[in-house]
Amino acid sequence: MRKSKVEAADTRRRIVEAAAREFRLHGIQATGLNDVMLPLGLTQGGFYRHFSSKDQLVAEACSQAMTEVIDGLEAAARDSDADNGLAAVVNAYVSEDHRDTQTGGCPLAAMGSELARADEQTRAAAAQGFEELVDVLVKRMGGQARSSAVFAVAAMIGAVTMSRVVEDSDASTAILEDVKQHLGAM
Amino acid sequence: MRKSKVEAADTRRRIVEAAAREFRLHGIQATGLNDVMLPLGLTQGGFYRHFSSKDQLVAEACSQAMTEVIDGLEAAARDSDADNGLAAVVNAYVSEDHRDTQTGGCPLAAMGSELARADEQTRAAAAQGFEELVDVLVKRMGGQARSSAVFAVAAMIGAVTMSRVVEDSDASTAILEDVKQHLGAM
DNA sequence: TGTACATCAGTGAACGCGCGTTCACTGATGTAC
DNA sequence: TGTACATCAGTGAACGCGCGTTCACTGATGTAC
Repeated sequence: MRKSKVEAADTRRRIVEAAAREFRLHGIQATGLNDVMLPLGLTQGGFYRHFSSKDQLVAEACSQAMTEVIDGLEAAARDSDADNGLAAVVNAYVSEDHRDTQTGGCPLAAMGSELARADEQTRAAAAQGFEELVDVLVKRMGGQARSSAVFAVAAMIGAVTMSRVVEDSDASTAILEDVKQHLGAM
Repeated sequence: MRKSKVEAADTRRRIVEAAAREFRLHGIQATGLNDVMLPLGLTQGGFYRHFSSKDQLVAEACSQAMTEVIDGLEAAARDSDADNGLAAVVNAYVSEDHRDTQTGGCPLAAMGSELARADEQTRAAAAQGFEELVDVLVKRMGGQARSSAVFAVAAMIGAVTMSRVVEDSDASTAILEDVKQHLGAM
């Protein structure tokens, strides 16, 4: 039954990626280890060959998810009309697409209130992700103070979170539009 | 064992209030019915004399919590120097006090990502709370468009949520300060 | 107003269920000679 | 290069536990006459 080192490393990577998806989709607490393992064709027993606890997986999955998001936003900025990467980043984050793609979205918006109660490692990963997100904006805000970027990121996270709470489709979209508009005017 | 109608109504009210506190403190999923009932000197069996499910309690507790928050903000505005109720509201919401008082704070910040996955009744209660929060600001923003209030509320919720994620005390406070500053300049 | 009976608030045990974690085991991989 | 053995990735059953919900029961409250 033993797998090669290469296969084992690949298994570990697949577990983290699947967890990053599931946690964002259904939340941390609502996602059991089997929800991650079984779809990968693995059983829960093998989980502990790779991780010492669910908490460890949560921290790594959060980190992984943040990296995906940052990379996606950087790519969106690169693909945009050269001199307004800021608008491209804001529009990519504060969007119906992001709201509806829970699987690949920002963990800070998808599981923010759960992250606030998570263990030290997970909170550290989330906090680092927040700072990186701020940095993405800072790089594209010209001479503006970093505090402007912090403000913008808070509004972006709040907007996506609330757009997912509000069931009514028009009201939900209105939140995104309002926030996008005001961030564009900053 | 039967209690009078008055006592029963009081019990129901106490359950909702205790739940509103516990859900904000530990989250919805992490709070069991016994976490609400036992501290009140009640057993879990009696719960179903008052509610048809945990989901129903969640919806009512969310509604109750939002009412408390709105009332608190209105009071803060009333007690402030007459002509700047807006600053009073923002300062009360985006504050270390709010961040640290999870028990009595805003459910949208305390359990936002869980609310996004809650059932219809709960999401409706949360959405209504959001609109009421926007209205609190609109009343104090002079002629500004409602969209400015929506933007401000998104930033306020995002700021408190993220200030609770970030473990480092200075960084956490910095988020609150940055957002407060920019909302003051709006 | 007093009596007989129905109601129902609250108890406490039990239900099935899924959780995170542990463990004995299997057998292919990796390593030492 | 070939062989003997140790390692360890993954299995699948079991662990204790707490969850939301149900239910038979108790006995004070409420009501009908």
